[in-house]
Amino acid sequence: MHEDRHEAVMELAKRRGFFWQSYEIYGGVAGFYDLGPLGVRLKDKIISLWREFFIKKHSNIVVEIETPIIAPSKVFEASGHLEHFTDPIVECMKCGRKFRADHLIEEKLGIKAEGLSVEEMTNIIREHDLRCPVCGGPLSEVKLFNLLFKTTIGPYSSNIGYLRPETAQGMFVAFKRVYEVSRKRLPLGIAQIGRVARNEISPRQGMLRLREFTIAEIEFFFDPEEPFSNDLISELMDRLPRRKIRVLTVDAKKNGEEKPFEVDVEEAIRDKIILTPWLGYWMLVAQEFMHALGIGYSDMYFDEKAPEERAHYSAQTFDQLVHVSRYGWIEVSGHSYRTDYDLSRHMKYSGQDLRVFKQYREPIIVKKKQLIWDKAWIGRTFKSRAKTIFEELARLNVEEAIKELEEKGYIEVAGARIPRDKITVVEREEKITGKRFIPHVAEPSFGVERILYVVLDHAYTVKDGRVVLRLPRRIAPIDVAVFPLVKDAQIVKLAKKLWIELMNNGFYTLYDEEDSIGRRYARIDEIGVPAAITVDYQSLEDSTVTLRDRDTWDQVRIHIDKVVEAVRDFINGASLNDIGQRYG
RNA sequence: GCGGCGGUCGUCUAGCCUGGACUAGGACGCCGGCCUGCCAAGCCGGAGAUCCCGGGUUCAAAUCCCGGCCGCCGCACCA
Repeated sequence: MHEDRHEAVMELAKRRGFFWQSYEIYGGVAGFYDLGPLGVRLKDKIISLWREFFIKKHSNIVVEIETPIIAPSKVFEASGHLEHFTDPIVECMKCGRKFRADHLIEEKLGIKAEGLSVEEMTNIIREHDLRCPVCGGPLSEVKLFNLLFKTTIGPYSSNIGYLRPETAQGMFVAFKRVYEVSRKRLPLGIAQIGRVARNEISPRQGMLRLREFTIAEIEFFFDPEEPFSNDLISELMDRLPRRKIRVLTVDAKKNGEEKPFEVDVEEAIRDKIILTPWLGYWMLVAQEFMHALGIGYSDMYFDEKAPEERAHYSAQTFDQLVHVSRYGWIEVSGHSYRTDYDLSRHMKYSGQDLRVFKQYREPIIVKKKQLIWDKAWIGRTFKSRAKTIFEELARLNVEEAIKELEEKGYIEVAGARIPRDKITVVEREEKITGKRFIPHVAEPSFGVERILYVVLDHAYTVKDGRVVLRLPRRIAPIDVAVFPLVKDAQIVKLAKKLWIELMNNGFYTLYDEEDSIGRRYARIDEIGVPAAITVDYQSLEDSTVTLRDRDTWDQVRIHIDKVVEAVRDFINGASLNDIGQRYG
């Protein structure tokens, strides 16, 4: 057998065609994996289940979009990724250690190095003969390292584009339009499932750290003044079987705690353990989602990231960790409170107003004092300076101006004195029907390939020396196999008929007549086919076939006219007994 | 990127230290045929490996040396 389950899973994945390293015939490239026939199906079913949990069941508040993988550099300037992913690095030529060049210069020489160019930093290092702080060896030139993949858009080399490192920016950039087509409602979740690329320095750990992978995430926009969106969250929570999650908070870690503890999400929100309600709600959904994929509640928890561990946009982040055989606890999803960071940045960089308008139930009437100045007089008196004076007047704080007027008898702006009699103070009623604000964002974000690996790791079991992949029935790459017990012409004919019928009814099927029946069962157990239909001699007499359960190896007889219904019920979770009673 | 270990049929591996009888062996899997009345049975036949890539040493390299690529582990990095 294999040394550990990880090895067994990787071997199985390669041998049966779930996934393998890309570009094998050229020696392979680290951080890239191909998905094989079974892998594609499994991934597709995982994504379908994600859609069901996060989109379908929330179709009143979540919509899905698709945006490009390549974005112009402006987008990542705005998002902060260009700035935050470009680290100036120097390498010790003797011991090979790498250091942040700007940090090293500031630390050792006390010179502010932030924002300096690569050449400037290299010069400073050369001038001061800065050496490796560990071994004293000479340092290389300063190089920039950015995890964004760079490309050009069109034939002009100056038109730089980047491959997105997260799908999120697509939702932020398109927010205004999606909000519009969603009839301007908050809360609004914008979901996207798509490929992203991160130029990792040294990816390892198989499927767990890829340079190109699939993210499924939601940017969930809400009104920060109504973080509970009235009672919507509690209504949604009522549908969930569990209110509790296991968490390990930063505070608990500071107190030396290493084990997660259980909290009621609503209480955690009230106690400010979770900073904003929607973040907590989506964590609960994430927990149910992973549970549906076959992960036990005790095999997962949420780990709060310390400020220095968080992304630049995040006010709070919880990683959803799942336990796997070799690597221990690994992250399958991240839950970040992104506040209004992204929309604010895109407002600034694009010049577009990305705020939403909130109408008050009742308009608010405010009495407001206003200054009216004699434009004709100012124009005549100050001529060319008048324009500046008008601008300055418009900018004045009304209350302060009135005070100045009363105390001095004039207002001085832009070096010009405007006397009392040229200014009128009026009081007006203003009707305020609502206000504009930037929505806040809670983001649940999943790494699909990681989930795929985690699911395989948890499904892998050995029964009587045989591998049985106990995938949840709904996500198995192949739903049902059809076997003739022996290669008898009549039995084969009937089996093939049933096989075609199942295929025509929307199932992923497999037909096999080679080798002994036991070996065929073993072959499908290994790839997790949940149901097997076997046609035998009795089938020819009484028109029944057997339905075999992958996990128990038990069988029931069902009528051949009911095979499609029986398999459908079985895939949807019915027990073998019920199937036997219903369709026997 | 550094250090350690490794890379041989589809998969897992033997051989490598001690170079030559290796036409690279085995198991499982795969393909064809036979057999088979329900859980990896058996029989017959077959295909499948430029021994990761490149260079060097040698009369001779899977085997020794150098470089590269890839993998695993540790360090560093990890929005």
